[in-house]
Amino acid sequence: MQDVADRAGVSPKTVSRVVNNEPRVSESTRKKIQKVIDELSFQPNKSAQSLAADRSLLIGLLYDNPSSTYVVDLQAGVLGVCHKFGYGLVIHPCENDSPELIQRLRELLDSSRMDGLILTPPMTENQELLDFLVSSGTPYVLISPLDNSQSELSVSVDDSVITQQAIQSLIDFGHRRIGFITGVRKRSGSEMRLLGYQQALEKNNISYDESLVVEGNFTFGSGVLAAQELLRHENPPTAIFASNDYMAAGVMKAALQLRISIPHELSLCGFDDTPVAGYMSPGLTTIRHPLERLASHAGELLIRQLKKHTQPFEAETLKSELILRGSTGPVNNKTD
Amino acid sequence: MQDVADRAGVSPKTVSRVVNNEPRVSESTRKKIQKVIDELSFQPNKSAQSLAADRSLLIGLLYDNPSSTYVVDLQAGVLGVCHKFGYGLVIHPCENDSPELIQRLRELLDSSRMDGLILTPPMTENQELLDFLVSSGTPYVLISPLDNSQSELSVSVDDSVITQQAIQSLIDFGHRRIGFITGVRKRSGSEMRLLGYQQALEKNNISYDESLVVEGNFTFGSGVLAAQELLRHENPPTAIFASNDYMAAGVMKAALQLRISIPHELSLCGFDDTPVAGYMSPGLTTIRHPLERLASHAGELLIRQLKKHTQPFEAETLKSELILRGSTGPVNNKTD
DNA sequence: AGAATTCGTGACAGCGCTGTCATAATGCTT
DNA sequence: AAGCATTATGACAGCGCTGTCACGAATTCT
Repeated sequence: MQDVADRAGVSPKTVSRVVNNEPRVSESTRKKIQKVIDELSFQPNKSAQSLAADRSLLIGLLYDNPSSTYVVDLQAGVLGVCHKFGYGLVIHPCENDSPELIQRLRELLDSSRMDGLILTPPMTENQELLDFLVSSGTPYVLISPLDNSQSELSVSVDDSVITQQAIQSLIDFGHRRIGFITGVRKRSGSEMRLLGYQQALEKNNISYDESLVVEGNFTFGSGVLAAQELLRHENPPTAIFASNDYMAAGVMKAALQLRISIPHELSLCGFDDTPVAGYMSPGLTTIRHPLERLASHAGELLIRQLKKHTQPFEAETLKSELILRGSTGPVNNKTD
Repeated sequence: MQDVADRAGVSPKTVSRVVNNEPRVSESTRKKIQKVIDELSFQPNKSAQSLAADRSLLIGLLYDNPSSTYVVDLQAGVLGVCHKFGYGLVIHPCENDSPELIQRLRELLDSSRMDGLILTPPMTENQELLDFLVSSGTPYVLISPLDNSQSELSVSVDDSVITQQAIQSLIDFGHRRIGFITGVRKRSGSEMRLLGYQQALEKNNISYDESLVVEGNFTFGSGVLAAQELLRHENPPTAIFASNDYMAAGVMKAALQLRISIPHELSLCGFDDTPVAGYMSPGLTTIRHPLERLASHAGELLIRQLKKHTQPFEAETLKSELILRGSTGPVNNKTD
């Protein structure tokens, strides 16, 4: 940095100002310094920056999600903005239910001194955790929290809207009795998805039949069980919406066991568009989320909170997308 | 640290020695200092350590793998050792084929100043990359390289051994004509798997029929194509080994299309034990790797290279495991 | 026009630790 | 017992940057 300063004929402090794009630097000197920086491809020393400014230039990403694609997509999104703003990413897989969660996090914060955190469900609902963060003064941003009233602090897509759309597509295929397998009920997404289901029914004047709604827990096994319950119903549904792909895979297995053909006798719709969805036979109609962009928004939101000198950030609206594959089709079309 | 030093009645430097477990500290003072450290739960400031000692305490993990489970398992393994040794992890998804790979990595090294790297296939075979690392003096460790002659620098499991075992299990079921779908041929694992296949045949005096070996590229689609080729063979195999689960899923799809029942008419074995394997119907017989431990070994190997004061590390031998599920069974058992 | 403010810049200290070297204390040799 | 090697510890500087404050110049205000 001294070197840059010398070549530009200014003091190191002024170079520092340019690097951190602080205000109070005249355009001319800023340009001059920037030129020298580019020429020398000068990279400020992160450790020194951290030490002097007492901030780690690190943000943490907390997740507890069994779906590795989900995790990897999130990471990709956050990594992108981190790189853009010169931050580092500390990934932290954790167990939301573990009593040691807070302790672990405290250790992590002590050792890595992250400047802020990004939380994903189910941590977004962990009040104890949130309280801890507030009390320790750690800034954070939530991805898809149940309560996104504090929109300053969270980014999310509306699961209810896209679910409604998916159910509508089933209805358009002629289905009237549509089974619904929920996720873990207290999780943010779960309730919104159920809501979308109900809204779609209402819009089409189909009465809500509680016996067609079965609780699952996002696992393959719970999908199998839920499907068995639904398919042995005295008046079984002609279509099933599962609140994630793994449970949908479970439904597929159950259907196979019961010799029910998909999509001829039963239409099936999943949620998340994991790779599994494409690999199943038939391919699974499902919903794809803009996870990576969601994560990058969260990252940007967080970093802008942390940096002092940044332009405001206008977020684009993010939408999920219905992916139609072979597992859904017209009702009652028994070609079997 | 000053605080610790005061309470222990020593100089900061001596505390530093204990923290970095340098030699030349008497047992008694070491204990005394350690006690104070524990009492105050003192955590050295990473930035200051980095700055003063000119090392970042960061290691990088480079991967270019479409399987997110693979990636997440690796991360978990490396994170474990990182935590153990007080290192941070920088994850870096990259594209091995990209011409900018080196440039990107150079930027990353410039900005994050990682002390060492862990490379995974296919980067392990990227000579240009390795040369760059050597020339830039960056220590690295390879996971599952094609050429693991420099065992100091790599950790791996022997794919040929476990493949041989899997093929043997098919042979034990009575299969004699076993189709083999390779991965991308130049990738390390691919060749070893094929070798295991050949060894198993040889051991059982089954002649090697080249027309039963079809090249795939690790994708679902290539699995479908390869399976179609094999199943339309004039003398089709009664079992197929696919070099990963995604291709196995492709085989399953192709079989379904051709109305060939698994496992009754065709046994199918995958490789990697991705979640898909469990979610398919029937469940996919496959091979599980000790990926996480492989990664943690790699991390430990790397970190011990970096630290000056560590005990030598005696690695346990790691073995893959054959997971038997419903997709393999006795030959020719047409219950259809 | 003079006072009050804002702007652009630099001097300087110090963030919390570790490398280097000096020094004192101990053990070992002959 | 004197001399030498080794061990245990501390003093000190400085890693590369940024926060604070000071100061003159430019601008705005009354």
